[in-house]
Amino acid sequence: MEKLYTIGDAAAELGMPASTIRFYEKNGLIPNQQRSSDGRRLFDEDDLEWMRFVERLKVSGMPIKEIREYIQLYIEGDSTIEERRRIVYERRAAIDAQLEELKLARDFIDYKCWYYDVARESGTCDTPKNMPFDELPERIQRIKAKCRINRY
Amino acid sequence: MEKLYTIGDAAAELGMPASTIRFYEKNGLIPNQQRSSDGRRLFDEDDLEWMRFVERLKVSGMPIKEIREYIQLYIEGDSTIEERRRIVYERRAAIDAQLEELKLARDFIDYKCWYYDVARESGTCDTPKNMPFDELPERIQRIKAKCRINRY
DNA sequence: GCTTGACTTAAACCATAGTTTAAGTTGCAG
DNA sequence: CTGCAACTTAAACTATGGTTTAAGTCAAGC
Repeated sequence: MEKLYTIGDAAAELGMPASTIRFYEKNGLIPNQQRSSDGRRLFDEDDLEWMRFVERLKVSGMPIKEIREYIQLYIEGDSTIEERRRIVYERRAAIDAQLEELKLARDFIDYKCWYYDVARESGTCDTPKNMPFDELPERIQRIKAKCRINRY
Repeated sequence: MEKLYTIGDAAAELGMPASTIRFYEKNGLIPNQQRSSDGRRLFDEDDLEWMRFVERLKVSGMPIKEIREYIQLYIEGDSTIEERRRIVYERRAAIDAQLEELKLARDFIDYKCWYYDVARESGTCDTPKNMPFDELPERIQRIKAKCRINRY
């Protein structure tokens, strides 16, 4: 009925090496891992979904240790709802902060892209560097103002 | 005329310890660092702006080694415009990819926030877990569809 | 004249997140 | 029978991005 995956299948599905999956399991990032009769790890859709969740947490900058703590709470069941709720709310706030930072970085780099476009066309960085503010494209004006770019 | 900062001032201005600034300089992340007659580092607005740029690159996940390479090219002058342009374009693409990933993570965690709100109110995770798809708030329906959330 | 804040080098140390290696064992498929 | 892919443990190793320490020197301000 339910399709089962070997560690190799799961690795392919998730786009990570099998060694990483073993590492995760050893470090308590995968709850209730099933094994076949001869001891091989078996993954069902729930496991994959769980690991995608773990990937999200990792992407958001949550250290493995904290992910493990969350999983411990998950295993303890409904009595830990309050605490898990706090953790996911905190994590969302952390992601929002990261998004802000990353968007700012994007603007900054975006400006540099424009800068080198202009520099390439004219052959020198002096052109974008010395361009008067009111001759800049509006988008670039906005970025320079927001990112406190004054010189370069 | 131009205000100069000691390493302590610069550290305060940038919100990082002085030891980190020395580490950066030693690793070639600050071009043309001036020194006072007695050998102390001096920072002008250009240096601070440059370091803010370096911070953006770091936020975007660029390793120190590559930042140093970029700076080498910068020092070489206008002959490296083409190569620097390539680097910032690549970096922008990397940031865009990261933003996509992070937004996906945010949606996922956002779903979990809703999940634990519902779980808390009813006292059990079974409530959000077993809620029929068409009874979910539209926002949550969208997230579940997008993030391939089927079970939890 | 002492304290403060700067400076030096080199090496040690830390945490994080894995990867690799060694030296096997096991079971299925061809 | 052979080979492949899985499994085990424990430890070593890698890379990144710093921080800390040692053992000083140096100049300015109070």
